[in-house]
Amino acid sequence: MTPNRLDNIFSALADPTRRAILARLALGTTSVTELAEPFRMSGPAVSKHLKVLERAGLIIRGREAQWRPCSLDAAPLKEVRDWLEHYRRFWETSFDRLEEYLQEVQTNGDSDGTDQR
Amino acid sequence: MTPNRLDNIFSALADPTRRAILARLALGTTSVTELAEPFRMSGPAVSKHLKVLERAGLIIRGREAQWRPCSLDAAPLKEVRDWLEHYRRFWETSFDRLEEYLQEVQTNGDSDGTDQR
DNA sequence: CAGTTATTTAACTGTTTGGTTTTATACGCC
DNA sequence: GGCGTATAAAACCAAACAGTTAAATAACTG
Repeated sequence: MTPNRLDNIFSALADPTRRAILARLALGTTSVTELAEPFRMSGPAVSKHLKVLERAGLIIRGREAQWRPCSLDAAPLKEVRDWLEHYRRFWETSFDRLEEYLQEVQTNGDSDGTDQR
Repeated sequence: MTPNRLDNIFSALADPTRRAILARLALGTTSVTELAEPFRMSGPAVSKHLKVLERAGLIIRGREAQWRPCSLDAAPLKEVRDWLEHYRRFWETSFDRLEEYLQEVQTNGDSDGTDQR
């Protein structure tokens, strides 16, 4: 059941530690131990988080002597942005307008999703 | 370990079935059975997915006789958009520019993330 | 080569997740 | 009240997840 790119990206982003790591990396490349420092968590735990981020394509790992520096790669976030864009009108439309619209639709048990906007 | 809003939103979005449900709901309110139809999956399974989406605030559930119609609520997506916005410059900046920048930073083992851009 | 440092892998554990089937609830209808 | 339909809840299960500690790997250093 091959999970697609968005699956990996979204689930990588679903963890606060990983988002914090990304925030940290937004300030610049760092080593694993340094990334681990702010979290009360073992090294291997952070290492695993990094692997998840790497699988999602959100970080790139280098080789600097015994360090494997991590750097942010925001390209996948662009994909997220594109996916989100699809729903933009739904949060831009005022709430009341939306609810009103929904009431209309639900009264005639619409099934093929004909969109009367 | 109370998961925060973004945790719930991102993990709700991390499943393809749930994203498909949202896409479906973007076309209009529907019943649970109708939502379930396109997926080869039991009713209760869909019901659980809906609960996840509801917990993330992405859907609103109504009461219409024995139906519990679902409708999209995109407000949480706005939060995601706002979070993403934080990283915008990273995907807008050309890749080469980013890597170049990272090399600079990593050569002086920067730890406090002083951002020289 | 032996020692130190940085990081990963392995093995294990408890919890969450995504699915199942079976049972319960809620409502409308006769 | 009893039946059919729509949905949720319960109980269960296997796989994935997030963490742990201990051992392995890789690179520099003396």
